[in-house]
Amino acid sequence: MSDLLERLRGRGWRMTSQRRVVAEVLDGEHVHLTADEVHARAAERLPEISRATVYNILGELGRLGEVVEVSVHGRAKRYDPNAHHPHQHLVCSGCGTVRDVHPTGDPVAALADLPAEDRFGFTVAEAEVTYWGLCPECAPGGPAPGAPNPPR
Amino acid sequence: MSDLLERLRGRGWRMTSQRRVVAEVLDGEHVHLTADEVHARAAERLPEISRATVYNILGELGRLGEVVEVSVHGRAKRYDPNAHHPHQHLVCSGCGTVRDVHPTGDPVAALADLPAEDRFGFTVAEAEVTYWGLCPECAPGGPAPGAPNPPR
DNA sequence: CTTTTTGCAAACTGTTTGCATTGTG
DNA sequence: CACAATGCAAACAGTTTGCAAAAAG
Repeated sequence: MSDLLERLRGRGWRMTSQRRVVAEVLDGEHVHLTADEVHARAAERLPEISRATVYNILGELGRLGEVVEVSVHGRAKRYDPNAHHPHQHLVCSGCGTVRDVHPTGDPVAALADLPAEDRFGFTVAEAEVTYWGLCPECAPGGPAPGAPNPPR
Repeated sequence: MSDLLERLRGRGWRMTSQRRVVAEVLDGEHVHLTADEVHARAAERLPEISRATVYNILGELGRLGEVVEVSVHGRAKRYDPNAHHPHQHLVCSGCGTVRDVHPTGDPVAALADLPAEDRFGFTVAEAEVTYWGLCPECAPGGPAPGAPNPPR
């Protein structure tokens, strides 16, 4: 399961304790963490790690294509370590939680159907599909008694 | 074409000069402006309008469902006045330009195919589809001589 | 005349950057 | 040992907010 470290090593990524810890945090969790959450979890194991370093590492992993940055409106970005399996995101408008869902069709294929002139001359690299809704906790009448979850 | 003002009036929206100007700016342009660009264009006609007011008005129009906020990664949000015709976005990774494209299929329908348990109990309200690529100006070997456009 | 909306400036969040220090290869 | 990565603090962008003054209905 932990092939992230392997892949990074294989790419000749210079390894440091902070890079290892961040990679482990991403790899061990199946959720979509914000930079701050990654920092908090990393700091449990390596207390002196700085927020800036976590941002640097996450940015680099993004550039390497090892994590996907998920922008949730005005909220903090979330980092998705599941970059090697194509999938889509289901985002809760209430609390910002992100879950993976798996494609029922290929969205990029849908774009291929578009007449060239309707693409405004763009070279299209990828399609991002996000479903918006409410998770069970935030749904009115959901598991929580009464009001929606506080957005976090 | 300018039915935005009409609709807002019809909803009993309290009209002020700044609200009118912002609505006119959005309505007259077919592009996707950032808050700052809206402010700049609004200030041409109404020099004393403040940035905060523009933000307030845009936020309110969003809540009213009259404009759609388009989050472009780490960039400033863009505001899409074309909220009443379902469409998707084509975003240039180079310069952030946004263009509308029109659905080849119904993305929400694709979600309906998903088994309930794969939706994690979410109530799904809408699907957002974004295509990422490079516009002609930013494409290598494109119209511009040499390098990609400066991201703006 | 009451209630909303504005403008200003200051607060705020999330993120990036400059630079001396540290640590890896 | 050279050079890249870190930590810190400060800068930064975009956006939101508190409050007194102005304007709408």
